[in-house]
This record gives sequence, C-alpha cells and structure tokens, in this order.
Amino acid sequence: MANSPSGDSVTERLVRVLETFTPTRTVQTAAEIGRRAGLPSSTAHRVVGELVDAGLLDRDGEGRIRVGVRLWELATRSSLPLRVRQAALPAMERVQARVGEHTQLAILEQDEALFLERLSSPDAGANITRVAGRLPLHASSSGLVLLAFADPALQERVLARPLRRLTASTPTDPVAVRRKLAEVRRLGHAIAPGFIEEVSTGVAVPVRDANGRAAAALSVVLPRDAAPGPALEELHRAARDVERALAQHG
Amino acid sequence: MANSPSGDSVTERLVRVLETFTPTRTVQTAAEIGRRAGLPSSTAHRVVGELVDAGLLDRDGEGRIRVGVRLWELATRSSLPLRVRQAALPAMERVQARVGEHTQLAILEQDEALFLERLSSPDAGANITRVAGRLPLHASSSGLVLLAFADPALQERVLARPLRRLTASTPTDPVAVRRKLAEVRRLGHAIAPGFIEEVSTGVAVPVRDANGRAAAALSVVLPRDAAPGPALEELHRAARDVERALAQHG
DNA sequence: AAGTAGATTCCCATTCATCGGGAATCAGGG
DNA sequence: CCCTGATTCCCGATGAATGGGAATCTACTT
Repeated sequence: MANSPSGDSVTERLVRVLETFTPTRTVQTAAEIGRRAGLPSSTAHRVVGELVDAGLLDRDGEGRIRVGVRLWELATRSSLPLRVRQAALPAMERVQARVGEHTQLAILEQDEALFLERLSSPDAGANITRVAGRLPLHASSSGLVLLAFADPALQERVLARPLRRLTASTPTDPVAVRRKLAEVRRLGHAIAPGFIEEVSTGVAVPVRDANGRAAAALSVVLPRDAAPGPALEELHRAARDVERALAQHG
Repeated sequence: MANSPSGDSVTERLVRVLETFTPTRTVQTAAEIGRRAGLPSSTAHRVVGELVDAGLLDRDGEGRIRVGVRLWELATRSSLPLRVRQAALPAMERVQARVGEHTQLAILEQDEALFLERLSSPDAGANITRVAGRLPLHASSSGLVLLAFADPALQERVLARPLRRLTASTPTDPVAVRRKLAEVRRLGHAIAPGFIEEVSTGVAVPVRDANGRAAAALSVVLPRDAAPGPALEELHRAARDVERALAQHG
C-alpha cells in the first residue's frame, strides 16, 4: 500500500510522531501516538517500535512511551540553545537571586519566542512559561524585544498575520504593536503589563549580537503592581554580561 | 537499489546521521556527514536535505549544517533529564557557590554515566566532563555511586566487561572495583582520586529514589590535594534537597 | 467467571518511495 | 583558467515499508 496521502516522507512522519509529545504530555501509549499522528494502528506500533530500538523513544515499565534520553543527548549537540544557555546561566542566577521572581531566557525561533531556560524561586507566582515552551512575539515582553531588534522583514511578516489575544490587555492591533516596538527600541527594554495573564507584568531586555540584533531576551515576571525599576536595572546588567560571554566564547 | 547491506532501517540511518555530530564537532558539511555515516554522496545530500526540511538540522549561511533548535525542543519533551535537572539546579548552585569548583549532575544511562549539567566557576580547573558527555561507571566518582546503588544485575554486567583505564590510578580490576563499591555503599559517597586525570579528585554522592536506587549523582571535582570533607558535607545536604524536590514534584 | 474494549503483536501480498550511479553544475583556490 | 570537491539533478530498478486483517493479550466491568 504505502499510500502516503500527501508528501509524507519517512522523516516528516517521524517528526510528527515526536511532536505528539508536548511539554504537558510526556508519556503516551503507542496507540495514542498513532491516533494523534494520524497513523493506522499497526503502522504506529511498528514505527514506535523502531524508534524505541533506535533509542529515540523509551518504553517504561510496560506500555507507556516517553521521549528517550538518547534524543536529549543528540539534541545537545545543537550548539545554539546550549551555547546561549551556558553563556546566560550565571547572569540569570544573579538576577534570580536579587529579584526573586521567574527569570527567563528566550530566543527567536520560527516567528515565536522559544524559552530556553527558566529559574524560579519556590515562592514565585504561577508558571506562565516553561522551558522549551513558546509564546507569540507580540504578546510577551521577551517576544517584543526579540521582535523590536529583529530583521525588519520578520517584523512585517509577524505583524501581517492575525495577532492572538491572550488577555484583555494583549495588544492585537498591528498599529499598537508597531508603536510598542518603537518604544522598545527607544527605551532598550519592554514592559508587558498583563499581556499573558492579567495579574503579572513581564519585563525584558535584549541580548544584542554584533549586528545589534537581539540574540536572546532576558526577562522576569513581576506581580502587576510591582515597580519594574530594580528588575530592569538587574536585567540590563545581566544582558551586558551575557553579551560579553557570547562574544568572548565565540 | 535500496541495498541496505545490513539491518539499516531509515530510522537507524537517521540516528547514525545525527550521531556524526559530537560535543566537539557541531558543524559539518553534508558531504562530511555522509562520509562519516557511510553514505553515498548523493544519498547523503538527499537525507540531510530531508532532515533540514523537517527542522531537525539547520543549514546556516551556506553549506554548513548544524543540529537544529527544533531537535532540542523535541528532546526537551523528554521528561527525565529535564525533570532531574530542574530538581537539582538550585541545590547545585548552592554547592557551586560554596565549594567553588565544577559541580556536576549525572544519571545512569546505558551502562555509562551521562552528565546532565555542569556548573563551573571561571577559575575552576580543566574541563574533564561536559554536558551530555559520558564517562565509564567504574572510572568516575559519579559513576561509582550510580553503580553502587544500582540494580545488582547491572553491576554484574558492567564488571564482567573489560574496565577501561584512563590513568594509572583508574581501578581496572573487577575485584578492586567491587571492594570500592562496597565501601561506597557503606560510606554513602564515592571519592575517586585521579581516576580520570591524575591531578584531580572526584567526589560524588547519590540522589536516591524511593527504592534506595541512585536516581542521579551529584559530584564536584577537587584538586587532588584538597580535603574532601567540606565538599562532601555540601553534597550530602544538596542530595537530600534534590531527593525531596524529586519526591514532591512527582 | 465470562464478557468487552482497547492495546499490542503477527502475518503477508502489494507497491511506491527510496536508493545510488552517474552526469551536470557550482564554488573556490592556486 | 583549470582543477578538486561539494552539491544538485535525473531516473530506472528494487526491496523495504505499508496497512488491512486476524490473533493475543491486558485490564476493567458486569
């Protein structure tokens, strides 16, 4: 048979299978994976079996499948997230120690903000981001700095698409976002009060590369009524440190 | 043709391709990948192209291939390394701050010690481990605690194989290692003077799970002549914290 | 204890995606 | 300008992957 209803290469399908795992759904049965990836049951089981043999997936106790440690190991060969994370970690620790709330690191990835790391204090608020989670560029302080200091073509592309609303405070008018971006460029940081959840405010600064583009964004999540001043100061200092670390290390 | 001279499924081949990337070789050309994976040139280029399309590999500026951010993202769905790392990071930071040398986190993976995280101080010594690096179980303090508190069957399996020698101080006699393991169990920690490189001593403690097995190992690397006492005390305290964090978080 | 629903494993004939040799094209270095 | 090596393109043969179906195997329910 090998029907392949559309351009459905083996590699693509493999990615589809891996994508059935999400930050919140980390264990599934082979049948669930098949259903979610749109695979016939027998095929799903065979494919999952192959992936388990290859070590990309792990089969625990009985039946339940999870992403394999091997995949993590291979992925760690990815220089970019690892390098940025390594460079930023010490500075993030300092920010976290002094400001005390969630401290986050994000990069621009496929027109979204991808969060590489988050340091949380036990007493910090709810978790609105998670490691390897994504948020829209226009609706988070991290996203705004990434966008403000990005390739103009990318800005146009993002603003041309409908802007998702997360709360009543999320700016969804392209004109308003454009104005916001200009402000971010002028001030050198972004403040996003209630964009993601009404009770908290995101504060972010860019980590610039040699071309002035944002290589990453450092951010903290504050209670909505907190003064952002001290956090901003810490973040700016941290960003300078990270810029130095990235430049030096090559 | 599709010759497949041996059991060479698409999945296996894919892993072979990814494995041509190592912690030290993070960028290659498509041709290099093909050569290292033992693929004919035209096949290599096609396969690499597919992987780039799928987002598992990235093609930068021109020609050079690196592991894609997407792969890191997918891999992060792997609950285990991430969960352990999250649980251990705060404790590791404290150890690192007080002891000041390399502070490491490792788990048991396929009969080797796999290092999940390393915090280094700028003034710490050479880098004998790296994130996502591996070391033999008998030749590192981390490996020894992982082995000492592991499934006995696994201990037998490891000791039955030839034990690689890294320095003159590396124990390679199964009897000596067995004695060492008993000592580790009795003391609750492992000290490995010069096992990996003559000038340094590894000190490790287990992070135990509910069954008493080692879920992970916390370790620091000290200069060979340093007293291990203070580091051990910190490590034991840290291990208890990590155990609590793992148990609590589920 | 039997009954049921779902997950998982096996089997196998069909077929289409994959394979790789080869040639053409594209850098770039001397 | 001519190499050398990387990369892309083409294409016919082939066998590995496919998925329907049936048989097992759990794990609950009645």
